[in-house]
Amino acid sequence: MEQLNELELLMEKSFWEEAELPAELFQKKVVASFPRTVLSTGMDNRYLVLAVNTVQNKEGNCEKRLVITASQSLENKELCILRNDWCSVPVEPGDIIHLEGDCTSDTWIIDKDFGYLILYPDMLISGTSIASSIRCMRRAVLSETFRSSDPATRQMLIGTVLHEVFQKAINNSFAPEKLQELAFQTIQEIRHLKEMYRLNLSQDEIKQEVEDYLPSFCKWAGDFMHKNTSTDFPQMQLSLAVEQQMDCSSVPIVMLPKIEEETQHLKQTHLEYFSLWCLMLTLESQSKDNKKNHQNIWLMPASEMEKSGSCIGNLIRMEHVKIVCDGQYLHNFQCKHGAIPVTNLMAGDRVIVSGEERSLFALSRGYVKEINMTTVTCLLDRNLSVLPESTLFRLDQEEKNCDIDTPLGNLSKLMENTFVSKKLRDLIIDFREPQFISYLSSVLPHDAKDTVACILKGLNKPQRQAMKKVLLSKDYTLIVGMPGTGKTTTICTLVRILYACGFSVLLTSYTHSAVDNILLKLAKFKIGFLRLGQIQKVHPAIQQFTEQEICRSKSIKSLALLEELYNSQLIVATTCMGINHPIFSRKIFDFCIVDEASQISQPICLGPLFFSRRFVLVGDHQQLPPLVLNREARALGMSESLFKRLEQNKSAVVQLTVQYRMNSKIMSLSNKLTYEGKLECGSDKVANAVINLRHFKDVKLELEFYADYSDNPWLMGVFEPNNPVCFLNTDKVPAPEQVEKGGVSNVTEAKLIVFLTSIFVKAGCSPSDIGIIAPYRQQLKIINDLLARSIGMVEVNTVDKYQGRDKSIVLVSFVRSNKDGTVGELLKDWRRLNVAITRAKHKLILLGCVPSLNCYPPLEKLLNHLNSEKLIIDLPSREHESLCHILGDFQRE
DNA sequence: ACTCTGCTCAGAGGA
Repeated sequence: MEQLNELELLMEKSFWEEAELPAELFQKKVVASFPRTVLSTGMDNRYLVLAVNTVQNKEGNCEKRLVITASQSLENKELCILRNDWCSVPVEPGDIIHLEGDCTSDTWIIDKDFGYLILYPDMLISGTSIASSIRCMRRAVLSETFRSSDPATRQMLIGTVLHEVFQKAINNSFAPEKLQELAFQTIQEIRHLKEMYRLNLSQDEIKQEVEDYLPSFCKWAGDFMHKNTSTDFPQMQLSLAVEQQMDCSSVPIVMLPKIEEETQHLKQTHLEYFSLWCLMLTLESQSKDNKKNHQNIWLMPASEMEKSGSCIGNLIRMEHVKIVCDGQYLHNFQCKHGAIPVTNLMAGDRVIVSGEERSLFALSRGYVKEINMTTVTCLLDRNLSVLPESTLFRLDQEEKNCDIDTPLGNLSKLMENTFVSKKLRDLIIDFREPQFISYLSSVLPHDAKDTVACILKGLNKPQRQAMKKVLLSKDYTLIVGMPGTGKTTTICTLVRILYACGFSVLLTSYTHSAVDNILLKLAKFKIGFLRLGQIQKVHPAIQQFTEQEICRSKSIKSLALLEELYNSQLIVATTCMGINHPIFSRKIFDFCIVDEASQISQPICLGPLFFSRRFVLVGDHQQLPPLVLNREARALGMSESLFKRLEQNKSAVVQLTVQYRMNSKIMSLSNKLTYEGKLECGSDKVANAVINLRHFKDVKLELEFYADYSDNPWLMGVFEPNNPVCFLNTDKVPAPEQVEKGGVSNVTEAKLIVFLTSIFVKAGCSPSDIGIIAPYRQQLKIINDLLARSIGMVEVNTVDKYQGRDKSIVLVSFVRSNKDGTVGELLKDWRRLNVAITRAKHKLILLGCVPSLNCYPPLEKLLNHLNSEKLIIDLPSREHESLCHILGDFQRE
């Protein structure tokens, strides 16, 4: 009762004080720091701190009194009293806390004898970071931020190996012979061999040094194991040198000379580039972080999480655990109640395995190797067969690590005082004019001339120019690959030529699939290459060339064999994020080729460039730029790719203008909208190609019967093979959009699209030749649901996803249609529109509401052109309804 | 106002 009064008193007091603080500010802090925290009581309690008061209690000691709540409405307040050392916890209003201990009459008492308070319970920080912050808070933060700045050393490798041997010995034996054996085993593991390669250390050296420590392991085991030694431990002296906390965030004066010294090789422009990108990357990672909700994995039961599709619960382990090697265990799981539920989990996804029981949280992590209706096969880093067979497991998709580490690492590397970084700074930040040599004869080895000439024969003129420019370059070349101009073939040919000349090549791209597309072509020419990266992400036909597969098949256990593998290859291929591989610490390539370069953000694109003398960026800045979520970062210029930035140096640019995809009518749209007439067809065959519909005559007859085909200009506009382009205006139908939380959609457009698709299929078009494109995911969902009833196999995807690919027939649903002139972001980008209209080879059908779309400048330009060509046709009122009947009639036959 | 792909991890030692 006394406590209750105290609470009331405190609340009264503190709330009046609190009221003077702007409530908005408090709310902002809560939303910004803890966007997804669901307040609750019980085992996983999460309290919001409303007020903090430091008071003297009756004994004259200091205590902190927190007014806290676990209810979302912020009513039902409780009191938490922190005594003794707990008083120093820097808890503030707006913080989230977890409490352990007793709560009586809505009051928690946490003191030296009982209870715990955990500040920010859903934030994960490593033990190392905490420990290092004791000496210097700034250092701890910086080394968390710039993770790659701490280079690997011999001492670290020895330390890691010794730790591992020690851990193995704990489960095994500390007998000298056994330790010897374990040590020998450990230094043969591929990951340690890779580290030795990175550090240029010999296996014997490492073995010798590791062995020197083994006797002390024996001694330790003799002294401390299997004895009751609780009182025998030597007294350890703890001495802490704690850096004085600074009042302000600025740098201490004593540091200034050091900073000056470390940055004297940098110009002002370099420092500005560095801080701008740091800022943009930080903003962007905050936007990404806000979308994550990692705490669900420990706060939400599997049955709840399953609904999101990123979790599978109630799993039991089947059969034996197959030991692939140390640290890789193949597990089979099945659902206790039968089939695997509907899930987003796919082969290659990273997962965390926990027990359904809370005490078995995060037992192991690894990859999904295979998933089907009944079984999930996972490659895990721990062997779970030590647990009882009846253990129920859950599988959670690991939250994607929104990678700020790699770009920040690359950015700081760009600032280093090395030859490579200086050259890149000159070229990239200061726009130094790229240099070229004058004569091919000085780069072409004599014996390669015939081979190169022969390869060049198969190319068109701009492609040959591109090859020549690359060979002559001393710094970089930019290849603009307009839609359908055969970028992949061009890169493949370039690699063949460089290979023939004896140059070493690093081949990278943004996505795994783009890397593999080039390699699939390359494989036909018997060019040896090494594909780096997770084997599960690699195309099956390429997997035999991955490091993991080669090491397995050749059972590589010595450094000499590994070095042989790394040195025998001229071509190394990986994604531009996969540059942490040890091979890059020892090798310098003659050329680095970056595919999809216009879609990669600058600090990511930089990564592979550090390891080559010259580079080639291939892309098209008239297509989609790197995606940036954060509005502020976007406004600061974060979506400018390196390709776009360097494109102003025209002397380095070659344009591939001859395209083999679109017929001339389709091509002309993009020529009008973006390329100013530069695009041309590769041949008459390409220019005149039209769709071939085997059963078109029959379908036409039926349409004549049900819908007066020849009196219906819009049907002819859509279906006649000789009309490759057609815009259907839905204004009169009408077809209004729906705006929901999940995105924008348009059911009427979806129905029309599905009708048209089914007629094309009926007329003999293979569903895999048809592509349906919409700017919004929500629209894809609706179209997919409608299609599922009739035709599968038709690929429905966003504009962004269709970049780089094509289909014979493409139907585009523009979705936006409203009277109030509301305009979305997506269609404002003319590059997105350019991609959408350049995917079709033979037939392009555009569907949308003309008056609404005219509010978007890029679309207005396109529509004006289409209008002048008489390619816009109005759909009659309520047409989608009559079409449904027609479709019904068709299907009844 | 809704578009997207990458990536072990934490702590191995030194100061």
